[in-house]
Amino acid sequence: MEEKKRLLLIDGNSVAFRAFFALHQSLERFVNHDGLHTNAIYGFKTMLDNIIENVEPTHILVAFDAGKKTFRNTKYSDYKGGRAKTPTELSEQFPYVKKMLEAYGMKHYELKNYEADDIIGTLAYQGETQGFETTIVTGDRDLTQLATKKTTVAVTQKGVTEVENYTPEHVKEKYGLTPAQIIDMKGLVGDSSDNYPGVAKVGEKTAVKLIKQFESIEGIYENIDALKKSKMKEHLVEDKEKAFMCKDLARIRCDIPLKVTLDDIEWTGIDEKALVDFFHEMDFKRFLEKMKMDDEPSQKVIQNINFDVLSQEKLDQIDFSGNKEISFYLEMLGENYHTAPLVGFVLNIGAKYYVARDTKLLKHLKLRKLLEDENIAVDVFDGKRTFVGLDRLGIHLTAVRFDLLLVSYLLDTSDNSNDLGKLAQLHNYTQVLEDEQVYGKGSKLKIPENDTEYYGHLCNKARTIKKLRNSMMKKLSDNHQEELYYNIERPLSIVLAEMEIDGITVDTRRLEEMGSEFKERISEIKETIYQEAGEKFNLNSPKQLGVILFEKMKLPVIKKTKTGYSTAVSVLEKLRGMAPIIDNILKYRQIAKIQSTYVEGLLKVTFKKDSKVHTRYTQTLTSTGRLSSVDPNLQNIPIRLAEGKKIRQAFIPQEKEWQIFSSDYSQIELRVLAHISRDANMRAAFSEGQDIHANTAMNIFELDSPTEVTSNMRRQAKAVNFGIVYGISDYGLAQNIGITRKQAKEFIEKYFQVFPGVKEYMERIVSSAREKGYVETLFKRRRYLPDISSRNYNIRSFAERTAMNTPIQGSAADIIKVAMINMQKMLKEKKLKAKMLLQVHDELIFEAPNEEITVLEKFVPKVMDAAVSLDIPLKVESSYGKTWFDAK
DNA sequence: TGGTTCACG
DNA sequence: ACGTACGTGAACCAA
Repeated sequence: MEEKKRLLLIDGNSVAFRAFFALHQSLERFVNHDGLHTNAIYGFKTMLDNIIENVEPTHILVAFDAGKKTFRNTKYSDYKGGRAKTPTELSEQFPYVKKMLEAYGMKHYELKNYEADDIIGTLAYQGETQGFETTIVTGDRDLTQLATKKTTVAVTQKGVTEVENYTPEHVKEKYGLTPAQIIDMKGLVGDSSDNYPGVAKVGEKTAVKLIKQFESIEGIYENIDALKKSKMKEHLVEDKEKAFMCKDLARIRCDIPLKVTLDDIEWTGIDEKALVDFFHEMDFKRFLEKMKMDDEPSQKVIQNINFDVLSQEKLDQIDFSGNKEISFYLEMLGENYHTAPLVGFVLNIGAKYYVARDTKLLKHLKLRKLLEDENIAVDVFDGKRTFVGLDRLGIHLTAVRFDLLLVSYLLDTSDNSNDLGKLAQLHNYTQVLEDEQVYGKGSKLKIPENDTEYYGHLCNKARTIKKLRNSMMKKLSDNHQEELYYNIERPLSIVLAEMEIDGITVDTRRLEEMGSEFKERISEIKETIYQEAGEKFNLNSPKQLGVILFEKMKLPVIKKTKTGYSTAVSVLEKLRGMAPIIDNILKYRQIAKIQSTYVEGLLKVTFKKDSKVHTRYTQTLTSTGRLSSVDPNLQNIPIRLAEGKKIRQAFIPQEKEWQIFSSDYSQIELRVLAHISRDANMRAAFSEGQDIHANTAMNIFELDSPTEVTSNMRRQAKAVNFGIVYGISDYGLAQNIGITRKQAKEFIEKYFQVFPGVKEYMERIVSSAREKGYVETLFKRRRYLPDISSRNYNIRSFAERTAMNTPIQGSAADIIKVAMINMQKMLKEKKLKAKMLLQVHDELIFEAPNEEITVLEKFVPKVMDAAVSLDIPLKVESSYGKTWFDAK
């Protein structure tokens, strides 16, 4: 995708004048410690910040007038004659305006004999031919003559921050003329501030009428004889020479000899330090504070809430009936809500806040009823967490209405903090602290003993939930994301909670067996490596390993990292055969990984009481809409290599005679791509049930029949397909399948040639992302991509690939989420014993009694298939066995 | 705490 | 010429 270049040209004198007079009434308030007036500087600065934010320029130049006399004076000696002298309060500020521009990293320029306008005109013209989008900022309407399709003239309004944008359309609206005709108008009307006369008695109205009729001054005089006899005609004839001269004076030059080029004025960003120094010099304390504030937010002032501390006795007396909505927050000390101590709760009903440390009180019938009644709407922060926490008390949270955490994530998947205080801030609500500020972190994590502090914080949380509900639900509806919330994410949070509570059984004896076997092999390999290296060292340290390989053994350095030599697999593979140690290191790494992460790691998190692992799915983390899994991560259990795959033998059903059943979507992301890109070729391949990678191979290698596809071709084609989904680059593809960049580039070109619909999609989604600032999935999940207009190539390219990938990966995530909700519903309706236990992005894993297997084989694919109706069929494959390993 | 490596889709 | 594949989590080292 081509880089977008945005040129910003500022009429320095004109903006400074505007700024000076806009703040003229408070002139004496803007004086620094040296007695320098600073109002124009201040105004100029405000304008700059504003325009930078709006335009995001890649190139900037601020043009100034060089002096009083210009070439226009040789044409007309009275040009700009009789002007009042620039007030010294203003002229003394010019050197500082320029100094400020330098701190901003912006070039400024002036040229003897020419006005700022001519510099701007010339650069704007050059920008036009080089594909820039140009914005011109000025206080002078005459510059609107420069407006074109790609050049906008922003004329400052009363203040300096407000501008009126003149596009050719807007010029037409405003004057009824094209930008080029502005000078014809000036020629007829003249300009009192520049002190040139035009044609006597002709004002704007008459001028516009004439130009509309005859197109230009030239046109008027060519047809002057046809005009009816009138006073106006007489004046026209009389002032003909003046008209032409004034037009020439008004015409901004676009071809003057400049010593700067567009390349010279690329903007490299603000010099923070210089700017801070400059603000100190100017006594701009507010700006300094603001710059500091960006680093460390100031302490907030939080209003107190009156609360009642609940007890068994009090509860007996309180009457909660008649309430239809509550805000509720259950506090647990620690992230893992399966195990974290339940340390308190807060309940908001109407204007009342109730708190307690003793969560057993929640079992009191009056409180239980509030949480379990399907007619009482419960507003919460993190419904899944709350559901699991309450489940531990034997309470079944039933009617979650507003889930602040979930809604915040849906509004913008980048807002993936899970702290209530942080998220509240993002939504402009500041009356609550972050948990870390109240509870501390790490080893210091604890609930305050002080009741006022602790209960106050709990109440603030409940109040935050209540206060933010309306505005956030409004935003959700503005984004058309209600369905996503009500039909997908909110019900899913409960489905996930149930899966997490169920957990999956781990055969710890099997794991331990494997562990001791791996241990032995690890120490054997270790010994061999030490012998080959000639010394003992820490094999787990890439740094020490690097020294051995690249310094002691003098192996060639393939790749470097920030901190030293890279010893990653891709590097070691290239060194294979050069020394036997390499193979051993690779083997060591492989086994050590399995041992530490999967054998030992898994044993550590297996619950003693039920011999199960209870993962937590993070529903509000990924920027694409996928789930992730922690504590333990059950979405990255080994499968690709035989050794690691054995780990799956340790995942077993909870009953002896049960089975592990698994169904997965086949190539769901490519199918989603075929659907959203509507590429005919790709859709046909799927509709006909072809092997998509082989089909791609046939296409890009120009084969006539599937029999000609070799396994290597298919492998390469598969990599191309993956690359496409990731937002392809020749470099990445080359890296992945070990071909040259040139070859990779040819593959990609060929691919786009045979799948033109895909190419169009890629272009469309990137330009739409640039226009809207975000991309969406099939179910309107939204990801903002502010970097899509970055001036940094790497950052921008990354955003572009993200724009291509997110709708694909995210829509696939949407689809399986729908399937999970329907699946859980079906299991309940059919009263099956089978449990849905895991989700691994495109696959669902169940445990079930033998006799239910045939039911699952029939219905799971059916439900998954029916989750969404695309232009092309989805495909689901199932399998089962005694362990997860055998369900393949 | 950040960097590196490696497990998965 | 630029220098990357998209999305994750956990273990480990080094500071």
